[in-house]
Amino acid sequence: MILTNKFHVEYDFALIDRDYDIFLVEKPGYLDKTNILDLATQRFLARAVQYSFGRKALLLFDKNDISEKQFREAIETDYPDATVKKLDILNEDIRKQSFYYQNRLLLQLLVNSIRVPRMEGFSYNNLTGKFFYGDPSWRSRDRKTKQPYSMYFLEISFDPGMYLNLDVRTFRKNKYSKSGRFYLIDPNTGIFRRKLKEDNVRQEDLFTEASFGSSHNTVEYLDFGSFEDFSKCKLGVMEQFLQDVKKYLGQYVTLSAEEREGDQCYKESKKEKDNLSGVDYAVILDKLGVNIVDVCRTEVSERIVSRLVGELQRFYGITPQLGELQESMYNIRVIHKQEYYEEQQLPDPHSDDLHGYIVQHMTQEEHTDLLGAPGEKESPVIHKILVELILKGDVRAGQISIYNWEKLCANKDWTFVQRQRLKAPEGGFEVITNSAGKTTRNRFLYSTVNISPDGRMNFRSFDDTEIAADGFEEKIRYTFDTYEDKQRRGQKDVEGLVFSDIENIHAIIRTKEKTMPNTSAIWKGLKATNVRDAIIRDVVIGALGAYKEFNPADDMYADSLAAVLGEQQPTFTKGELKKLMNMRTKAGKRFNRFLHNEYGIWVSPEIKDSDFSDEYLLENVTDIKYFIDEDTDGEGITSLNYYVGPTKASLQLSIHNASIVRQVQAEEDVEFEELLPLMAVDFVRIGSYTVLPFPFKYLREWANIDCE
DNA sequence: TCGCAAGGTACATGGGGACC
DNA sequence: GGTCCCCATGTACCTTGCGA
Repeated sequence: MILTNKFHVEYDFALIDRDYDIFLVEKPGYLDKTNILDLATQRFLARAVQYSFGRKALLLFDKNDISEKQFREAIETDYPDATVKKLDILNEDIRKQSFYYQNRLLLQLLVNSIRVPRMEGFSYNNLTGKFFYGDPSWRSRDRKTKQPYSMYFLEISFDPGMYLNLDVRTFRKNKYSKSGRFYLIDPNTGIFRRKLKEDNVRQEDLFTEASFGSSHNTVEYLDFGSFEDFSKCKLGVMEQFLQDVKKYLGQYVTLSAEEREGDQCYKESKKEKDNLSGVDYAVILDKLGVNIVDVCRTEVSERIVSRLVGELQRFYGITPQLGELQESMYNIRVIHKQEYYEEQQLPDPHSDDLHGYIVQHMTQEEHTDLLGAPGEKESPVIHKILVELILKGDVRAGQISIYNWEKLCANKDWTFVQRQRLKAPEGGFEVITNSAGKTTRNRFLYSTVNISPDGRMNFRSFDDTEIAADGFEEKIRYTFDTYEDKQRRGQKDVEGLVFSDIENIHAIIRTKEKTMPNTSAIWKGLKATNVRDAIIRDVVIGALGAYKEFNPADDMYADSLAAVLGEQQPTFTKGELKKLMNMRTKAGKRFNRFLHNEYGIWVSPEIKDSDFSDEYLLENVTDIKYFIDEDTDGEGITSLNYYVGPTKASLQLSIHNASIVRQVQAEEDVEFEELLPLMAVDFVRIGSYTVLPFPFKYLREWANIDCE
């Protein structure tokens, strides 16, 4: 079962109507420009405001807390052109009109009303119709005045299609701008809110939505190192949020995450893997030989070169040659970064015509980590450079060598297509009607590669600034345009086309869907095993005695642990106990489970342990998995959906980014399963799988080298 | 070194107010 | 009432962080 951020909602409209009044505010012009929305919450004690943009907003009041008449009068005095209408939410037509698909805006309105007592350290904020969560540690304060000068929040929103998203929003003190939207920390309540007209605050004390310089604030997607870490990552905040929805809105709405059934894991045996991608890079590189060109000839570049030589010899058994560019070799060229040549006003080697050469550049400025001698393990950077060389050589030779394509058992040709937007001339391209019948100003450069069963690659490129040269071009352009057009409503992008039969072209589509583990199980597990919780020594020692009887095979473990514990203080923390128990050993795990089951003392949640994979569903964010959706977007189309996450083996205690679900649609039957092995390769992204079949990597290289 | 997701922002778009 | 210009907006594009 794969959980995703697509949610299903059930409403009890009668109960909502019993307890709340919902108003629709309309005003010509942008509501956001006025203070109407903020007045509602500040002066009239509205429970919540829901606003995205434009001229309409929704307001939530406690039932009969304020009569429709009273509220309307108050608003209309300030804004004569505004209208305030009470909505009859028991009327389905009105709901459809006001709340859209699945009553999304009603849900968001209710959500926006959630407030949590501030002492719980967890703070939600309904900021001009949007819903924010802020953690105290996400504020930077001035050292002297202790006043915040920059902070960020997670905006929690249900996007069209009911995808729950948590996005970082950064605010900072406004230093320069005089126009825009301004915010302040209310001096009385401490709440971060929009500036009202009557607020008399100096310009430089206000906040705007922007960051300092070009830095980005980020929040980890998943961090299960400890309960504290988890409660600060996106999925932890989401889990807390879902619990709060249950607690505060449980009688009105029920939320449940989409459960994608029939999930299949793409797994290849080690033998298959060796067969396909276990290619020896050194053997390939040795065929032409590696040549290092030092263009900089500085002290730094010389050290980088000697590191390269040492590393190549040590880990790959290759002795590179040093000298000038060689047409028949793999060249690594050490140069300065682009800015250097601009500043010095020197000709930039980046723009040298290297047609016919296999060259990989590296800049001395960006490789200060390669100044020392080779380490214990090979440098990922150098590894990547060698892989890039092989790929570039393959493109030039028109033959795949880094992968045993023949052993893929492909008895047919496959074609891969990508397209990039062409840079428009001054004034832009003129408006035309594309082959999907839509008007557009865009023009694209298409690159295609046809791979025959023996791994020969035939590249081709064309653009759509002119009439298609043949039926092939015409069909490709038409298919790309129509797929793209079809996905626009769902805000999905077409990333590429694949086909073995031009009558059955497949599109790979990036969706808004992201996979999740079972966050509530992780929350429970981490909370119950908080490393700071205190434990009484003698209870554990007693338990060890019982454990010896329960499982005599582990008596060595039990005895030595009891001896170590005997030297501890009478009480210590779960964190300390966990270290002593040594959770890497099987005996440690067995004792952990015994303590949990028999004594109700839970020391380690064992989130990564495969025995608990059904509980935590951590595998929903790792490796390659796919499922078939027979009714895609409710349109009766069958699609194959897959995602690629970090490999389970490489998983540490956190994952920075979500895994995005990609969807494969075809004109006829979907035959994409055969291509899944093309993503289980680690040469596109060192140490992890690639998100698109790897021939797209060749296409990118081809587009960079030969298409310019 | 690059791929990938996601944070941040420039800019085309179109409504509304100012001005005639 | 027509025209021009301003400005808020969402989106498309660009940049950063991170990992190996």
